[in-house]
Amino acid sequence: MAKVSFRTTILQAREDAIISAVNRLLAEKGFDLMTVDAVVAEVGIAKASLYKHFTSKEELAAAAMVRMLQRALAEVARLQLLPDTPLGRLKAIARWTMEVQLAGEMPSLPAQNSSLRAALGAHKVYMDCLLRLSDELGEWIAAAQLDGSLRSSLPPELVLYTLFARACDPVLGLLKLSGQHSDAQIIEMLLATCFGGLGS
Amino acid sequence: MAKVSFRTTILQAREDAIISAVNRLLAEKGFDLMTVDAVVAEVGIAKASLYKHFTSKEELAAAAMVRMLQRALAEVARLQLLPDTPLGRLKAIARWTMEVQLAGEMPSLPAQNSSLRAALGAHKVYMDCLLRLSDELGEWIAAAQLDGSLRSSLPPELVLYTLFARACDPVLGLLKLSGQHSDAQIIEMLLATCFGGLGS
DNA sequence: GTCTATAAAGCGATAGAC
DNA sequence: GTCTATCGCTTTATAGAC
Repeated sequence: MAKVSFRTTILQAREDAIISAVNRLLAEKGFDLMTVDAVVAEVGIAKASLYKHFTSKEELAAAAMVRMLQRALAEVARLQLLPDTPLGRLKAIARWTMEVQLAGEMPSLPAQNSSLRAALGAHKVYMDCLLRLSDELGEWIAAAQLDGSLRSSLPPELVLYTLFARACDPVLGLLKLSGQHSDAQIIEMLLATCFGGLGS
Repeated sequence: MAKVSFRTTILQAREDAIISAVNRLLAEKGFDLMTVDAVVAEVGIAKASLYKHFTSKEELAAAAMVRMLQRALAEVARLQLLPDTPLGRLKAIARWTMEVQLAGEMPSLPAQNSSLRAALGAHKVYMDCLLRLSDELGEWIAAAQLDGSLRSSLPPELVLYTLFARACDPVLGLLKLSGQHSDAQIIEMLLATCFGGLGS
């Protein structure tokens, strides 16, 4: 029993290492340019070994996305406990999302790759996490529209998508590349434009 | 002379057809998933023939981007002639950008592909068009900040990037996929959030 | 300049020994 | 389960005939 448990722990640790490498490579290169060879090179295992844990490249990406969604769900739960308004919570989760992206830890999946989209859509755990996160944020959005702090004329769906899009906003990367602002400044400015708009 | 001119016209037309196919495939699949085989299949020529016109896949993408930038510059010039405020012009060009994207005509280039980035950065005509467009929009931005219709606290750079990002905003595609709004509604809502923000 | 045919390389995935 | 070695396929790019 103890031996099995130890063994399981080792395997779990290896899978975690694989997912971490996938997450980093997805953030750096994206799905199409990430190669399985690069993943195994970073983890230090053979390619055939990796395929004992994950059956395809798509499933690798799904595993990384699941872990990130779980991180997001944990952050949502944490914010839920803090005293704040619904709008304040929405801003906080948007800030968190951009912080993760600026830290180079946000895996980016192309919306166009059809084989990947099909695999993700059929991935039960991924879809479950995604729906749970959407539901949690949906409640905050509804509350914020009810208390008048969020435009009631906008479909909640649009607000949700706009928040999700903060995870892949190219403006973050461009501003960081220009080197004229700190990460904190970039986030505050983008929060201002996201919730307050460009106009005066 | 007439014969040469005719011949030139034919070649020009073929190149136009190639660029149109590239533009469409870039909009549909993106750079990484667009294959040269698909391009030549759509145009109806042999691959070796295509490589007589363009020396690489990257140069194909650059040509498509140049044509789109020239379309944008033409739209800017058109808007310049209409009576409008600087802010109105900025909104108009953002609307035009989203219309092109919704029409499936906006080529999307991944910001992560390094070989493509290098090729674009070294492409004189592309860089010239990009800088000219940035300059034109920069003047509108400066004027709008001066007359108080655009937040003066935001760096003009951020405003420019935010406008460029309308060309690849995933929210458009997601809203269109949901099928609950017309194209015109989607654009008006996204214009509202872009310039007015999510908050009340 | 256009074609057919193919070279050259990269990639996802697997076979089979241990 | 992990490894080495390799398969099978796709893709970019080119050679050479016409």
